[in-house]
Amino acid sequence: MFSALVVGWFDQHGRKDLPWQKNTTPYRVWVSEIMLQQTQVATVIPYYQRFMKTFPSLKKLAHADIDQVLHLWTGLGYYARARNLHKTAVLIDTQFRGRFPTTVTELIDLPGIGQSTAGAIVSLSKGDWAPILDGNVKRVLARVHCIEGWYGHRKTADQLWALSHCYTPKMRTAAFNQAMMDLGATVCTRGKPNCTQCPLSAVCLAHQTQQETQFPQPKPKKTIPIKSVSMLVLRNSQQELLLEQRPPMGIWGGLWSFPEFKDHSALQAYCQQSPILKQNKVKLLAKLRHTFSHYHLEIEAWYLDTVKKPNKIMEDRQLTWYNPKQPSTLGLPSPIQKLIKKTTEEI
DNA sequence: AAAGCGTGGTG
DNA sequence: TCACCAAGCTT
Repeated sequence: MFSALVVGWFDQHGRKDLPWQKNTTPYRVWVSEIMLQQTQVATVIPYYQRFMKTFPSLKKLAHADIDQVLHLWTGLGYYARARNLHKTAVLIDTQFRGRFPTTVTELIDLPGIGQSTAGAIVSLSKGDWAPILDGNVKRVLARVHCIEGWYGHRKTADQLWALSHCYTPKMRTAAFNQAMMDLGATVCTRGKPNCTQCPLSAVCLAHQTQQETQFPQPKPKKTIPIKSVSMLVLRNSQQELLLEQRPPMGIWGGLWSFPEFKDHSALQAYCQQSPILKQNKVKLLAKLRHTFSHYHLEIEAWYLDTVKKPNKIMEDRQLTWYNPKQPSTLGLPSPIQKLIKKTTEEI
């Protein structure tokens, strides 16, 4: 009954023309599911198109340079997704002889693939039975059954998984899963759910009691801290900018950024002790605030012209000259990309 | 369990 | 301007 309502709605109103809904190979579905983690469809589409054009097959991705993968991920965020995608491609290419695993059990052992992503890959690409539980499905199910609590809590998540497990039909699993996500994204939205268009309104407990927006219960809110950093924008006579590769772990892992100091005086001290930098004074290029999910970052960017490349700034960090006119294929954090643009326009 | 991990859109 | 949050996974 439940699934018939959902699948019936899908046949009439579901989305069937998204880029990853054509030629639904496990590889293509996998890439789309990773990009779609915590990221909306409209944001993903251009990234997905570029990615598939560059890496049309798992083999191509496995043989690619990680810098090129991160380059195509620039601006999309959660860069561990890109690193895991590449790592997994290499793993499948070498350990699985290029055969993409097609069971949930095998898939969840791979880096970056959890229960829901594994279920999506299996159902959407093979049509096999597997439940999913992404943000959309959580919202729909939490409303239909008035599930209390935030789904970051184990108990709440377990209840929702149990519901997804029960409702997911053996037949037309792919249509059902896709429909549940579409429903959450287009009808059962967070702020103003469009219950008149919903195939589940007759069986939805939240709707019957007019408590649609009471569910799901929001994440307990916390005030996030403010951190600050000073960045050194060094430019050589060919208008190239000095970038430093960030360590693999932590924020912006593996991406290229300007050399960082804890504040302006630490940056100043570095320049003073450097024979090739000490004659000139740094000038303020920009102050900007960048917000992550877990903290605000106040960035001061100071620029300086130099004739020579400093041999090192931080221990074990690669340095490279970046030419904005002929950009290299490497990953850049979003605010760094903005700062680079600013240098080409203003200095 | 709770925190780390991005970014752009929205009201 | 700012809080909130969207197709989660890892530690």
